[in-house]
Amino acid sequence: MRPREFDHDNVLRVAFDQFWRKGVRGTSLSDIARDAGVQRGSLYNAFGSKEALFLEAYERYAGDYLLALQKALSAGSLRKRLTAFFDLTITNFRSGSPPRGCPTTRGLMELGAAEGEGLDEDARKAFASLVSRITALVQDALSAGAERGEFGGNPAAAALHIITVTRGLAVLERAFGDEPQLRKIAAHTIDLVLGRARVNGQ
Amino acid sequence: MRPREFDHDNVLRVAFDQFWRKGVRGTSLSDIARDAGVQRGSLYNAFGSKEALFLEAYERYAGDYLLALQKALSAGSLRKRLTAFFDLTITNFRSGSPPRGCPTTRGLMELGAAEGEGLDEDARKAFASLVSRITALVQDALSAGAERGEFGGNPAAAALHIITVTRGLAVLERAFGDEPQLRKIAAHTIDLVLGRARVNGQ
DNA sequence: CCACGTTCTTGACGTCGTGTCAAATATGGG
DNA sequence: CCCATATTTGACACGACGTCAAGAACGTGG
Repeated sequence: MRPREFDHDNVLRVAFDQFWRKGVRGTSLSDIARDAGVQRGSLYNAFGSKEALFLEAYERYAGDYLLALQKALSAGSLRKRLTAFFDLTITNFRSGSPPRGCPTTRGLMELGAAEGEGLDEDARKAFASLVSRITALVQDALSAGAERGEFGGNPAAAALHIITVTRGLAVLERAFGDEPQLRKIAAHTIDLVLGRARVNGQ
Repeated sequence: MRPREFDHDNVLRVAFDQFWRKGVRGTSLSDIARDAGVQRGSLYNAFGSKEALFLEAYERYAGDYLLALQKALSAGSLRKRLTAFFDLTITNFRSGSPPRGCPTTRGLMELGAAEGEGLDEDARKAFASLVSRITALVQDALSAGAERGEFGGNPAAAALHIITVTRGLAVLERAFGDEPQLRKIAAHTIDLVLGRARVNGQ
């Protein structure tokens, strides 16, 4: 058994950074190999393919991201928790310069293509799983809020609505990149869901 | 002046069909050239690059799509118009087998990349323009509804919210492909915007 | 302590896609 | 009728993906 000469974790970090900035199709294994100080062939040996490498790097990111969301969704009033949730979401895909967008949404639209050819399906499932898990987190927060009388609607439907809005924000971010507007939409959504939109005006 | 030997419009149709099914990066000019019965070099001569060809084909689609939306948004009560709007939206990206998704969202996430390198910027503007124009249409419908007492909120904010939801639906469609659920979210959004969500239960 | 198998590494290869170029070709205006 | 102009065509250079066989490094068992 010959031991690995490179740091598996470091490769994942370097790879995900590139994928996030340039997209999966826009990133070449040569780029990653160069930046990570690894031979291209070694990447194929260790991960199998570019998509598999992306998937592993993405799972790593998804775990961290989910933990951060969970934390944001567990402090203070329902309104505060939802605000923190949207804040973290928007801050995440406005990070970097230029902003790198939402990796989940970008990856999903790039790999969750219609003409499924093998590994794309695994990728689609990974994305779908993260989206589902986030939805569940939001739903829990709403359910807790319902018990405390902070929210009077259907938690499942509202959670689904909220996750839909976050995905929409990820798309609009690409189109306009106008962060204040994204935050306005988020605030409006919170108001709508909590039933105060028409009271607050704007 | 030697005349073109191919039908410019037909090439755009063939190209957009491929782009829609397989994405821009997933479609090769050889594919398009073969299907359209044109030499690859002629495409470069006529359009300049793959992205430019996509852009021209997309503009063509966008015009048609905008007209259809406009029509859907001009018949009956506000609720009926919004229902028709969402229906057209969802039907559009559930079309084809397998469903091809929303070309605007797919194209935007694919080409509206962060590391802008020239033509990507034009593409981003084209997508942003369509999104803006759709938002304006929805806003007009809401304003008209406000005058008739069908809607009591802020048309601009509500229109932005609605377009955000449609973009989110385009993303969720890729993740789950569960059309009934998409339609539920759409119905819920209409209820929310019209201020009936908590009355209707669900 | 050393040989051997197992795993990793390395570089070469085949294939495909993009974009460029020059030569060949077809047209219509002067 | 001829020539400027635009299009077509095939060849080319380049980069990326993925495969493969040969070489290198390790540790395990004799």
